[in-house]
Amino acid sequence: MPVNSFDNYPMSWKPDFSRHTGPKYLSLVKMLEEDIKNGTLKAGTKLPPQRELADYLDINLSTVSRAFKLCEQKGLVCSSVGSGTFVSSDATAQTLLLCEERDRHVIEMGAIVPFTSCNHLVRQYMEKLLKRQDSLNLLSYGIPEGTKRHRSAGALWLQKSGFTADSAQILLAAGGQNALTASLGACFERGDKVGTDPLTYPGVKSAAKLLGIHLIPIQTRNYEMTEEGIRYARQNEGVKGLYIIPDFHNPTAHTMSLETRQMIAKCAVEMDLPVIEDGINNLLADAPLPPVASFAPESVIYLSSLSKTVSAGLRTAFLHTPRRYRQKLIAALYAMNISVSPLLATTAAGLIEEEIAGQILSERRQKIRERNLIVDEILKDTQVSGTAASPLRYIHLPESFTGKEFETYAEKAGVQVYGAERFCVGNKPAPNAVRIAVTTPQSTEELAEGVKRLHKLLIKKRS
Amino acid sequence: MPVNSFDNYPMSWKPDFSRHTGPKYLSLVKMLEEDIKNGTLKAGTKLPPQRELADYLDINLSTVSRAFKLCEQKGLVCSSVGSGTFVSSDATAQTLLLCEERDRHVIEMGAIVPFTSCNHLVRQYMEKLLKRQDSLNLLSYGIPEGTKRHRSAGALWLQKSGFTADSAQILLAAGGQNALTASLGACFERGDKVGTDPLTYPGVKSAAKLLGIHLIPIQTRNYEMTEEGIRYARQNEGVKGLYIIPDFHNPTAHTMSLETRQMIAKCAVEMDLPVIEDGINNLLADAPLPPVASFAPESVIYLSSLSKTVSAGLRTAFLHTPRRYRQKLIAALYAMNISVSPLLATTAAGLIEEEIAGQILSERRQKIRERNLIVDEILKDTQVSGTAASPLRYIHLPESFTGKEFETYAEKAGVQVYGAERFCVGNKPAPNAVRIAVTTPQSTEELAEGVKRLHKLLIKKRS
DNA sequence: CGATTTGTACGTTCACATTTT
DNA sequence: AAAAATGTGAACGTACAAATC
Repeated sequence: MPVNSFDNYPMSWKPDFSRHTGPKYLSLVKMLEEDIKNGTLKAGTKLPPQRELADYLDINLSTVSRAFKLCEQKGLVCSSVGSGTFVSSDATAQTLLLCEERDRHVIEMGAIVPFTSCNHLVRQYMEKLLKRQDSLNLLSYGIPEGTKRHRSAGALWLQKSGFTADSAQILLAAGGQNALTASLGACFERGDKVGTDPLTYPGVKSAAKLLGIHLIPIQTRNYEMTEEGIRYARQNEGVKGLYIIPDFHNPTAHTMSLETRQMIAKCAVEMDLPVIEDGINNLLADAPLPPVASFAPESVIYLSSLSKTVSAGLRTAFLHTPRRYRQKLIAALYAMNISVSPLLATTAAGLIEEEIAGQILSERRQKIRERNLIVDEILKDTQVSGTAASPLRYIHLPESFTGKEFETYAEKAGVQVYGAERFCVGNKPAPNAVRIAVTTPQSTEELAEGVKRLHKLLIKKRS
Repeated sequence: MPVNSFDNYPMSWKPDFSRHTGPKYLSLVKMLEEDIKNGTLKAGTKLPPQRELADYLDINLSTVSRAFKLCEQKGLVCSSVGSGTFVSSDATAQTLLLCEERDRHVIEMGAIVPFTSCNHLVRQYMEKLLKRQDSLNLLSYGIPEGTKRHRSAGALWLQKSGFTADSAQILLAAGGQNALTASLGACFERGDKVGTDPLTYPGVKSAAKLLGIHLIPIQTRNYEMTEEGIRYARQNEGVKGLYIIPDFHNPTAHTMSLETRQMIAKCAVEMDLPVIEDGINNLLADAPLPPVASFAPESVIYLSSLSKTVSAGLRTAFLHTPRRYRQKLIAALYAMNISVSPLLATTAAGLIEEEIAGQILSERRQKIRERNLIVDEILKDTQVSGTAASPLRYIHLPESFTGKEFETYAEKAGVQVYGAERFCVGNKPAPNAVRIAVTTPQSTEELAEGVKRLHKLLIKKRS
């Protein structure tokens, strides 16, 4: 028994340890888990220091430590030396994003759904392809290595970004998410830490969760990772690699400067940090900046999905991989897929070779630009990040609004947006902001209507 | 320093501990890893008992224990109480299977490649589909939940197996492997143990490796898991679930009896063991036995890929999921894919609705049957498992031949087959056997030629 | 800057369960 | 059936490192 009575001690969590059987540390984990899930412990709550808890429960410090460690692995808490252990903000939040049923009355500006407008060109090409004699092979198995033709098309595609790639280093995946998950699986082990922006694409959160990889926010300045931040994370937090979205970053819509791209490439090489670069939006820029991968092709896995740029239905992504990760990447892609669809991959390749993909791309760019004009006009008195070429925009909210709150108000007004909380990594509170998808509404009218409703909410609150 | 000199002590492994810095247990892991990879320690070698090693290195028992534990997690070694710790057979073996480049001079009977013969029907249907006005949507995003139509088609498809399924419990995946990996990810956590047959589909090994799940062989009798085996594994080895292939099991070609199906269903329910049932070959049987899932639909995830039965290029699999795993499964599928191709899924649905899939299926069954007649004729004096409906056969080798050896000899004779070692789970030595794929050779002539060459090898050895 | 708070890491002890002999 | 061999797991104590005050 503890010498002192702790009944009056100010402790944020007082688990009842008496009735539990079995290993102490597991009981502790279980209680913590329950109390977080049933709401007794809210996100952000500071737990008692390990020593105090150990003292209170009359067990050894290391036993508490072990329990907390396990909880951290489960993503329930997050601790840092000096300041203590806190209940994770992610703990209760769902990682899913896109899978909500569409409500007809709501203008969808949350999920990013690419245009379908140019799909007739894709269809047309596919029909042509199917008519060919040898098309029956397109309905057989395919492999992540792709055929020579697929790989060359991939290289041609990356060339558009100013990245002269070796086609022998290209692989195919069944879409960007597939490529991302495989890349994480290939570069990292369970329990490894990977640095990301403090806000990032939720898909990487899902993938990391599935694979048991922890995401750590890297310090940023003006929405770009800093060299000190990367060095610090590497040395002090044991971060093993990075995930970055240099172009029209999700959700902040920021495009990374050339200097930072080179800095990250340099860091990757020097510190031997594998970097996964999500080039999903690269080609949406009018003059795409060169990928980080182009400065460090043997340290960076470059992902280029065609969903946003050509057609979501093609389910094809190209990966450019450092040679040392090639085998592992192939293994990971196999483990998730065995086969990519040769029909879709070949269609993608054909569209690229015949420059139809380029046409579609420019039409899409044009459309995005038109839509952003509308957004900028309506929100001209509001702080909105992202240029006219961006497929998504990031609205900074007044102090008094959290992203989540605004999301709720917007929903009541019939507009779906996503609050910054959905993109948050680690434990820091999310900024007051929401992301809007410019490409998702069915028409420019719908877009305008949606943005107007958002504007009204913003004005109302301000006054 | 140890009191005695161990220089003459019979120890199978004498790591040089002197020059290493840092944590002792990590040094040990590193040395073990190196010695296994560079061949100093061969697969199956018994390592010294933890106590002796500890004594020899003059460190604590638990330190060795911890190091060994870590190595086990990495799949390097495998230990069992009483008998000791052994170098894993998997340790150096590659988990990959299908990704080897095809050699033109070799008759491929290793990898299982489904027929392409009926693909014209698939193509025809797809062309029809693309001509429709609303086909542009087929090139947009799709979701794992599928549309109502996709799900109903899935239910109709499962009905063919005698499994009356609720379409609300059906999900879609981008192929069988995709479905399998997602299922493992949804049901289990990193470090969990899952029971399989002692020989099993290598794809499940890749997936498990990616997710950090350990596969444990379950005791079998006549190629079927026994109830005692399952109970034992559950209670004494902490096995959390099962993976089974009841129909034309890979690689043994065995089809599970009705009694065992019911037994497994009963076990699943009673012991609360999630079961992943791979129904990939179910419909290839002339009179398919009911899936285990039909006896325990709330405990079994049933996977039905169309690759083997309709067309590999469709990249579509249906999953029937217990309600309690539905959300997790959706999350896992999202994390790997975000989207299934609506074009391919809708084609699959259409083929099922219009019974074209059924036609293709019977034609494929017929073809397999014809091919097996050839195999049986040539190998009539050999012990070969599998019936005439089986897409793969399992050849029992003479005592003196290991599967691996035979594989090498066969390759020299210009035939690729897969030795039982490739399918092995855990540490027990693989039986002397090889698997041959009946469907893979381009023609019946090529098949006959391949089997004849194998026969010659078998005869030669016997005499 | 130095002291304090706080979490982290490693090695150790001991009790135990299972398998083999 | 008993004894020995062998791996497993929990809890502990100590030293340390980072963050905060």
